[in-house]
Amino acid sequence: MPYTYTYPRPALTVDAVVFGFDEGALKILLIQRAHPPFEGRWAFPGGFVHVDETLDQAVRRELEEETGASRIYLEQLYSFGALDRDPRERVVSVAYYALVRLSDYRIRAATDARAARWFPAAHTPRLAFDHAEILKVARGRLRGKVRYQPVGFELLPEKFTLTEIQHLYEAVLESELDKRNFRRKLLAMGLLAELNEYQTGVRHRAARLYRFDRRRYQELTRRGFDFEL
Amino acid sequence: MPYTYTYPRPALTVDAVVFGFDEGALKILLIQRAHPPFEGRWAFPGGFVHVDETLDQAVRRELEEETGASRIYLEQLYSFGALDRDPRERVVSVAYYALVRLSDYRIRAATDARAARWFPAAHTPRLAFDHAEILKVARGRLRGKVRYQPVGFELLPEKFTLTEIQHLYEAVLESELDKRNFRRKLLAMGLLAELNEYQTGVRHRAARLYRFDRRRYQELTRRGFDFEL
DNA sequence: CCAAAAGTGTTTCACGTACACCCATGC
DNA sequence: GCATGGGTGTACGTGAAACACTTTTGG
Repeated sequence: MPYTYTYPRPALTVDAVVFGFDEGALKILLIQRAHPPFEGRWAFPGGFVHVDETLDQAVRRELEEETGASRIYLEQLYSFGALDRDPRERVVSVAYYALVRLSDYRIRAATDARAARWFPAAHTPRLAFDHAEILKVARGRLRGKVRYQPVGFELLPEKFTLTEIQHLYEAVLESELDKRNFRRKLLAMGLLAELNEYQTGVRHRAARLYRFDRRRYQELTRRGFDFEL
Repeated sequence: MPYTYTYPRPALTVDAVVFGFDEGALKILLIQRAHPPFEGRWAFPGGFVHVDETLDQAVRRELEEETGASRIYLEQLYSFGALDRDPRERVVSVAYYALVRLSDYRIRAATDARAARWFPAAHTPRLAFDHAEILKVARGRLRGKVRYQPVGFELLPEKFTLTEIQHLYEAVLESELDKRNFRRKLLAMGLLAELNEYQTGVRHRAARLYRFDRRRYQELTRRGFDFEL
């Protein structure tokens, strides 16, 4: 059933830069394209926005379809509208970035058998479309965000060690941090609940586990508290 | 000549929140709608994105058409995609915000005789569509931006006094600032060129005029300098 | 006992913040 | 001469940054 308009319309898509954190490095989820254009190249999960769904709904649908992931942190990034970003026709894409707990579940490949894989954010294969630019914007945004909003925890397992979160910050900020200063400042905010549990399976002294205290954060935020690291 | 697609497509528009600064207050430019829906209500300048123009080009074209303003500071804000934001059909809008030197030129009404007027950003009439929400996002973004990027100068005349820029910051941040501390910090950055010119036409001691030194800013930025107020 | 990472305090310095009075000018 | 805003300096306290050694555990 065709749809007709008085003036030509750009196609509208959404794309998602999905970040994960694993083995001390920031990762992103890519899907290998099975068809032209850019056949064989890697690209972000994404697709067309249906007329009866919001932009957010469109991204969540695509992520669910292509990765099986739901209930993830999602934020709109930027809309890309260069004329030649898709060689087939005019396509405007609203890009999002997502943060997932890589530890919680392994991303499964989509049903249509396209390969889905995690790559280090710093070393990806050549990307399709303008996705290299989108990635750059996404990394910059995450770098900014992580400093004044407690979004880093979205990338960590429920229980984590202070060293793990420090490594996460170092990966996102692309700089080394001082262990003592980092811990002092983080703990001083009072957002971490100290657990009576410790790492297991390590061949050195086991580190204490912590949990991010969401309620406490909301409480403090209501009182005008500003997260800042 | 009609255009036909296999699947229905949302319409794509751009809208611009145009900020100005005058009489010590932050202003925004609104246009009174001449036709339904929301006939008579005020709204941001904006319109459909043509298939052969980028998003930025679309905003600039609309601003030029509706206000006569070109060469203004422009930045993409957010894309709004709620299902019912336009009662006629599904419309996704990419919102921008713009900063103009209200002092440089008076905005003229559009050729089609719709009224264009400046309103205090804090006290607007009821807005059409979801423009009240867009305005809220725009003000928040400007508030954040102004603290770590020297965009405030886009709103001021070429030559300005320290008190003027302080009032601008107070209007944007919605808080009072200490005169001595503000001046010290601003001058310490070395981004202002002190002119040997003074205010005229005031009935008190005339204040010295300054100019924002763009070259200096670019030079410092290249060396890793971070603007912060 | 060795390797590996956990955990812990103090000093220094820069910067943010609070605060009040005299000066220059136009009318 | 008076009203109006312009212009200026200091003291204090907080927080960022730099920095090294002991402890615990598993193998």
